[in-house]
Amino acid sequence: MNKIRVRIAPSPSGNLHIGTARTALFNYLFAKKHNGDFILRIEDTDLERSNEAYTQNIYDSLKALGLNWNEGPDVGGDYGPYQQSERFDIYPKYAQKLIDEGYAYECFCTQEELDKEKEESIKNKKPHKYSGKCRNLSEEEKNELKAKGIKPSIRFKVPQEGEIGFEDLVKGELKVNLDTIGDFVIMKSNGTPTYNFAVVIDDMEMKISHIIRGEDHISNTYKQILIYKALKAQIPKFGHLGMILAPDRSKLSKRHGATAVSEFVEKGYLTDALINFVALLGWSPTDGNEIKNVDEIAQDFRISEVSSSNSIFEYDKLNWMNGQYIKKMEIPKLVEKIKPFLSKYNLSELTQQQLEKMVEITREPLTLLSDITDEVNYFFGGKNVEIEENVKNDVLNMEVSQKVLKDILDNRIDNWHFDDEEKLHDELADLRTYFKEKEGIKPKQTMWALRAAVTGKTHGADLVAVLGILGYDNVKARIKSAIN
RNA sequence: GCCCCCAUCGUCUAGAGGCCUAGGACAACACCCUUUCACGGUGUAGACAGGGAUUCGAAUUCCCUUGGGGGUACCA
Repeated sequence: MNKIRVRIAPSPSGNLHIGTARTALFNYLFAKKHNGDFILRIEDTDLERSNEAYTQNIYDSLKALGLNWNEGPDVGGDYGPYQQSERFDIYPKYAQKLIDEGYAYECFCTQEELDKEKEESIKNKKPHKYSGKCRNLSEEEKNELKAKGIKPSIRFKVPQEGEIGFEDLVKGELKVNLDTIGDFVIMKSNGTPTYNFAVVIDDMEMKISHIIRGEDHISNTYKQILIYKALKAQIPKFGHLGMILAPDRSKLSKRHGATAVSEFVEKGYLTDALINFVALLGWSPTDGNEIKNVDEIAQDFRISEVSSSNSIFEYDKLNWMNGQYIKKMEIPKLVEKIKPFLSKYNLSELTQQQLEKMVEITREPLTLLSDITDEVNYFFGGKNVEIEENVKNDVLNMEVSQKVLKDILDNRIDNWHFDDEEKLHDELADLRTYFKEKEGIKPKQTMWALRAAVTGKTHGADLVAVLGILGYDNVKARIKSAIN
């Protein structure tokens, strides 16, 4: 059996879209599962909309998601070039071959004529497709048109009888009547290939065995199979995935929030969580455990079991999943990911060790990495801390709070072990019991006072750990200034 | 208009004729845990779009309707 070869062929007219990422993922999973190759081809035929920066973004995003390719523009391979703009010279000869063998013909219709034709058929409520007007032009007529300076396009001659179909990897048998497909252009009059022609030639030359893509390509597939047949090339297997829709069931677009993988990253999503979440749109694990990395998913992946319906992209579960990944990620790694969201602070105030500890104790409630920004302000600023307005009134100024803080400052803090969590933990417990027994102050209240003075907030990370990171000097100073 | 695809809780899904009184996850709600916020745990509520047909029996097969999506370019 020939080796399985799949590809992802994005066009660099924008940053890598989350939908493209999912298509890439399913291709990657399929290749991985069957020990095949995953190929990246950049379809930059549309030179006006293509942009070098987008190509880079596609590379970066795919890599960040862990979707590494075996062949591509940057890494090369045996079937290059992998950038479509460098392949322009190979299409005309195939087009000529199709003309010579009677599968295609030159078309001299102008845009205006075409528009008019279409208008007519809409008016008559007929399905609109190209009339085939130039199908049977004589040599004489063609030469005459050429002499007028009209540059022809090349159209594929679609047989108008019977049907064309194929066995779709995810949807099963798909077919359509040939008379619904008009003769379509394969080479534009400017000499460049159209999408449907270029993909076929490229996939054929790159020996792509399976094409997995969105279902918006189903109608293209029929045309492409026609070309494969005319070329007497081996037809790859096709699989069409349902689309990802926005919550309002429309196409996912900027107005619904992030669409590019890099935008999600900027918002504080982890690529591991993103790819895991997106895999769940259409695929589900047999063992019920939804948190899985790409390799684990590949083991359990069967293309035929992928759902064939569209799915809606809802943030709730993605957010939850992102939180799960934040909770289980190794601390040093997490710290690196989180640093960009700490840019407003002077990180050199803390040692690497303190930074790691800080992340470790504050990661729990995070759903986005960016949530940490407002969570950790009190770790910075040394002896000074910003006290939230309501905290000052509702907590610090209370008589009991003042009593607690004074006691800490006068009788306890000098004996506290800031570098020994266990001891400090017990010392805080002593503090609570003392005030509970002596003054009838609720343990909760006691801790509130301390926390408010030290962090300026009423809630936050484990207090013992917070005190440990801040250290004796800072804590003492903060308590002192909290006392009226 | 024409062609094609799809249809289970709000969302993602399990379900390949009897294992279904339809299972799980997220979200919601309640309770428990707790020095705060959380995390976590336990539980509650919540769906087979509608109508026919086939069958002893249908979420599962077939047909129609409805709804949603896609395509209909010398864009990709």
